[in-house]
Amino acid sequence: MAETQHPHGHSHSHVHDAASIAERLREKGYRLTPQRLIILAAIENSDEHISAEDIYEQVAARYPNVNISTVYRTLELLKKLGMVYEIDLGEGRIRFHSEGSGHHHHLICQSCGRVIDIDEATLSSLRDVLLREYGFQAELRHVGVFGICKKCREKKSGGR
Amino acid sequence: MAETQHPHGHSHSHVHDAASIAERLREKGYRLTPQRLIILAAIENSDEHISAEDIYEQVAARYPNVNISTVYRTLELLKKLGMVYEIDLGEGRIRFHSEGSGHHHHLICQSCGRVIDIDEATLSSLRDVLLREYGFQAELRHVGVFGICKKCREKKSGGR
DNA sequence: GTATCTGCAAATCCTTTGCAAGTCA
DNA sequence: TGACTTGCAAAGGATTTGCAGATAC
Repeated sequence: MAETQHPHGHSHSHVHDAASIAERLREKGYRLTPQRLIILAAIENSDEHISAEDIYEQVAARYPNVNISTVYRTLELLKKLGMVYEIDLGEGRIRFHSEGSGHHHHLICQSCGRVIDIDEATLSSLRDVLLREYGFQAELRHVGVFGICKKCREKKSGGR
Repeated sequence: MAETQHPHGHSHSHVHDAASIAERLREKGYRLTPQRLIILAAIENSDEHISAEDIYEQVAARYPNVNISTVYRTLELLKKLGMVYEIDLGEGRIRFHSEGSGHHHHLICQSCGRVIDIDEATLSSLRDVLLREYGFQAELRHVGVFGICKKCREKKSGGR
């Protein structure tokens, strides 16, 4: 089963082990299937954000008959249970990550497509403001900010 | 579904009139077609963020034979020229807005779908930090931040 | 045993593309 | 006229759905 890797080496490892997953699913009346466990493991083992297609490939390697619709249905369920989160990097497809994957943010250049990782702390004050002023608990685990990167600004070229 | 609250009722004047549009298109070697004018007008006249489908409907009302592919191609062009901008509210479809529409940001509740508008100033310090520390010019005209809204946090219910 | 899940196939939704005909400059 | 644009139709990719058979409990 899933060996959960935590890139930052936090002491509170294994937020979801097999037992807690089972418990969490069961207490809501859901069943524990191998597909669900493998799918969650794929997400947790991925250091990066992972797409439904990526998950499907990983799962299919061990479980040849799975169907991608099962992946989507399971993702829907895990989202609802708060066990996985979405991030949209503007690629026309959604990516997923679990609680355990490192918190960081991305600057996505709309000109050259470059993705720059930035520090978590850069957005932490924003989270505080949103919570204080709007009572809104922002999901800032993985945020994409669009714009123009330094290099492209220096080029300052354009057009056709 | 998505309940949209819009505190600001600004009616912005048109930054791009027919003459400046024509100029801007021509200087890049593009032609001025009625479709392009109507599409841009639809975006500018929309107080809200407007989807390609919305634009298509508006255009089709006056220009019955337009095809939605023309809308997409024109949007691509106007984006390249910096005359319209995209915003992704996580609906599985992209919305568009022009320079003229008010700058503001959205808190999108992942639980109930509510969209809460927040003030531009809330993110202005973030823009400064990103520019100063990363040389990154963030496109923060219209930003969507995902999370859980106050009401849903109070309910604290879940699943199924 | 039976309600929940899954695989399969087909459908849906949004967006893109090839191509021949139409149009702006 | 001739390059740029469009309409049309068809393709494309991501995600969803109906349904009958399989499975967890």
